[in-house]
Amino acid sequence: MKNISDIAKLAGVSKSTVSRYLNDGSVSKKTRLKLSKIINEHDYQPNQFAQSLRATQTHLIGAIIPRMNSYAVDETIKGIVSQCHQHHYQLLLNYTGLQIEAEIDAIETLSRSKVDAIILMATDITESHLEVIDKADVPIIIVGQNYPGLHSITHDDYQAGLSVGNWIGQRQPHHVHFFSVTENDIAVGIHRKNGLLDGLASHQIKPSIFETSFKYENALEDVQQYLSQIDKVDVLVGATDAIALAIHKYSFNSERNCKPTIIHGFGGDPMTQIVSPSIRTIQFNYFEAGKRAMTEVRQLIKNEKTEESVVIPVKL
Amino acid sequence: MKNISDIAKLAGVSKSTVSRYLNDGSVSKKTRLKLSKIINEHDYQPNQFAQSLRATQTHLIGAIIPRMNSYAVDETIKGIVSQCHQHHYQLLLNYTGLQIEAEIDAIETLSRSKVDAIILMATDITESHLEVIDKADVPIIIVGQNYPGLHSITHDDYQAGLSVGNWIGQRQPHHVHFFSVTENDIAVGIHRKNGLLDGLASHQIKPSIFETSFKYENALEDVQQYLSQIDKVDVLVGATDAIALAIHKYSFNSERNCKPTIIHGFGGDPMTQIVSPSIRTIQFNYFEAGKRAMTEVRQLIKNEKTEESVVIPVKL
DNA sequence: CTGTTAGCGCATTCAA
DNA sequence: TTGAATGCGCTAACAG
Repeated sequence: MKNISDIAKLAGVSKSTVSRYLNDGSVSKKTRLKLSKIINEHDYQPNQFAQSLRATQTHLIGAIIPRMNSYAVDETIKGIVSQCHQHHYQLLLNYTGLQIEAEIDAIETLSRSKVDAIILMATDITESHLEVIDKADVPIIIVGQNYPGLHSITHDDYQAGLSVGNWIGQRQPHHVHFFSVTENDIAVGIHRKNGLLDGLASHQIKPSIFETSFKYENALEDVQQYLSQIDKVDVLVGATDAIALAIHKYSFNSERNCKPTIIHGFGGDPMTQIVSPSIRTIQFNYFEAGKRAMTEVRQLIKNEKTEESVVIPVKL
Repeated sequence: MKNISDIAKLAGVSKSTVSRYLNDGSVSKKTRLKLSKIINEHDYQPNQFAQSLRATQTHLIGAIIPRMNSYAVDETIKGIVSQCHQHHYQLLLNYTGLQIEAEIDAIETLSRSKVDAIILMATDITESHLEVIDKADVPIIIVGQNYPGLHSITHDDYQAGLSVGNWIGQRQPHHVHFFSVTENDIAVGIHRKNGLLDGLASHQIKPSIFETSFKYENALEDVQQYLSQIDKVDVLVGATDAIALAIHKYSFNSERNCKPTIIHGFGGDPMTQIVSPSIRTIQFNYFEAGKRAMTEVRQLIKNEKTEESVVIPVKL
């Protein structure tokens, strides 16, 4: 692989001229043309490591994702990527497979890799998270959860819940059951639930609530166990689309004859439209959240102050 | 951030001793203890860029993925990640959103980033691919497709097709329809199809074949148009699980009364089990393919010769 | 507009 | 076992 000196020699100029040509551009037309030609001929590419070694910026953004085959993650990353392209950042993806420890590791590794910033799509912020985040002297932004003292992008879960609650309430159902998740997850387990309850309450409806898991398989078991004891259902709501899909699976099982008129989820996962009958869901602006994460990140890199917590409105 | 000289000074030794401590280890016990302590105290981490600048290896593997919310991609990446961890490689993921041009770009960017190797999960190898691959002096391995002259990991699509064909044949169905894809995709469009046809043929069954798209939305339209003209269906086969899901969606639409007894897909996507009635599918060893890709890659990096084309057997 | 020089942080000679 | 010196490829002062 050729380096800058080779090009300089070939062009009969000094390294600095080549460097200047590559960066500022304060170079005479003649040499510019000459260099342009030579660089193309040899398709020379400056060595990123040498560049990064000198510069403080690496133009690398690290993103930590808990899983991959998820509509939410996919859309968010798309949003991030779109901005990366535009601003010439490279995205360094780090996949954790939903394991907390891997998340911590990833933060360390990425900050060692001198990424300019880290975008963390976390499910849950633990003590260990805070420790590493504190140590790593890299701007970090959390997407999907917020935490006092950390920069974050979240969706308006309360609003989403409220909207769904109202929509359901208007239909005057008698038997509403809500499958929620742990309150450890502030966004989903608390805000979303509260929104839903308030929405329903404004129509004098009080659903029964049952707590289950984020994981489809576990949710399926729970739903099965719970619903087998219930004989009247009008509306079944899952706190996430995955849970709604589990509800659907059990409800439209051939053995089961008490079927709900409506199943509702949260998230806008296309899968809700693939099953029959389809599941009603509410769209979050994942793509927008990804884009916004990048603009925040760029602010942070430039050391400009930004709002600590950004809330993305839901699609209504 | 501290650097190697800082540590050296603090320990009262020279930089080279610190470096040696970090690498070989030919250091006296005394200084080793001293260094160990100091390095921990200041949680010093050697600068990766400086290391990479000197070394030829960067311990970076680039992976190019066409999309994210896909079971196949997810599982394959899991396999890759598992090996990366074990051998201390960092994975640099590059997401292309199914766009050929982005794929080409990614290859260039990654080779500029001096990754030690590239794993490409391609859908289709075009002329442009070959050009960049040729130029980039980085070992590249293709997962999911093979191409003469390129290293690749593929699944045994013919075997999968054959197995499915036999399974279906044993049930002696009368009306079998197969929704295939373009023959540009050698693996799916040709091998998988041929396997299926041969398997069915051994039971004297000749299905009608219709070519559709990989994309769910397009497949749904095609399926709709095609099936609306057909009044007898026993078994409907999609060349991929996504296509099978489209078939399912249309077939179990309430308006439709001619329903198939079996829908069959390829890939083992969990979604096939979530819909009701569930879709039969066949598992590919995606995880294994990912792992294998890494072992091949490591061979290539070491410049050891490997088989050009590795075929992963399907799960039967 | 251009060249010389120095240094980013590290690993590796070569002597001691 | 240790230290001094050198260079990986690049950019930024500085001087011309």
